[in-house]
Amino acid sequence: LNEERDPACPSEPGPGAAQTFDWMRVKRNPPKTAKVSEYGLLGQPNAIRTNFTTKQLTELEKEFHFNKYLTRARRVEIAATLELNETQVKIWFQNRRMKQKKREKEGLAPAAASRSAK
Amino acid sequence: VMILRSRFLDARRKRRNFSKQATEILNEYFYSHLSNPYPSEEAKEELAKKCSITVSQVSNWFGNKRIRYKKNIGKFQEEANLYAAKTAVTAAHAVAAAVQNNQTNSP
DNA sequence: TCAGCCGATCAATCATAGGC
DNA sequence: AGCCTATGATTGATCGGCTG
Repeated sequence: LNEERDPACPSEPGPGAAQTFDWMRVKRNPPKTAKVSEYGLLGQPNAIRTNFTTKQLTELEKEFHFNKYLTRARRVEIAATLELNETQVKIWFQNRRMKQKKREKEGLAPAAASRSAK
Repeated sequence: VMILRSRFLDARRKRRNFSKQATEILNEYFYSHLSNPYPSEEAKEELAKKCSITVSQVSNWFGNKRIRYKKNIGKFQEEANLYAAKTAVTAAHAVAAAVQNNQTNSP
């Protein structure tokens, strides 16, 4: 598992000579969670992270345990019930599945570790 | 908006800092790969093993490190130089060994 | 051709740990 | 104790690639 690291010391970089690489300039577009409501029709795209309420999370969690995947119809239904767009519900399920997978993985690793460490 | 922080059951509460040794290993990797501090899954597993933490924790560490580093590069300058010097010594040994090996074997 | 999914990551935030 | 900064974890949402 050898690894090729950075130039390290090409010639003689002064103490404060850290470059600015591309990854440091990465900027993501703000959320396009458009939400038309309140304040007349000044419904500008919510350029901020939505904070789900406990009620919404509880319902989403309940639905998830019933079905890991959503059908279009179910998604529309849930979105309407919870006052969220379909995209938010879709994304929530996607993130939830990833979270589930991560848990299962972390839940088995310790077991395997204890078995091999015995 | 009521601060409904009903998230009492948050694992975040019992946070534990990593050992100084683990942080040392992670920083060493980070600064020696500053041009692209994105360890592969395999590299993460290796780091996790060396640091005695989980792969997820390694991912979290790099995620936080990258964001916080670019947020204020100046604040990490001292740390960057510290590890840069540290890895330079290691690199010097590696180069010396390579040269030694190169003179012995000629491909 | 294209919307949904996956995997990784981002970015903001939370809550605690540590230093003074 | 009171405060402020450092840091690990969480999570709604984005990015790029793959696929049915």
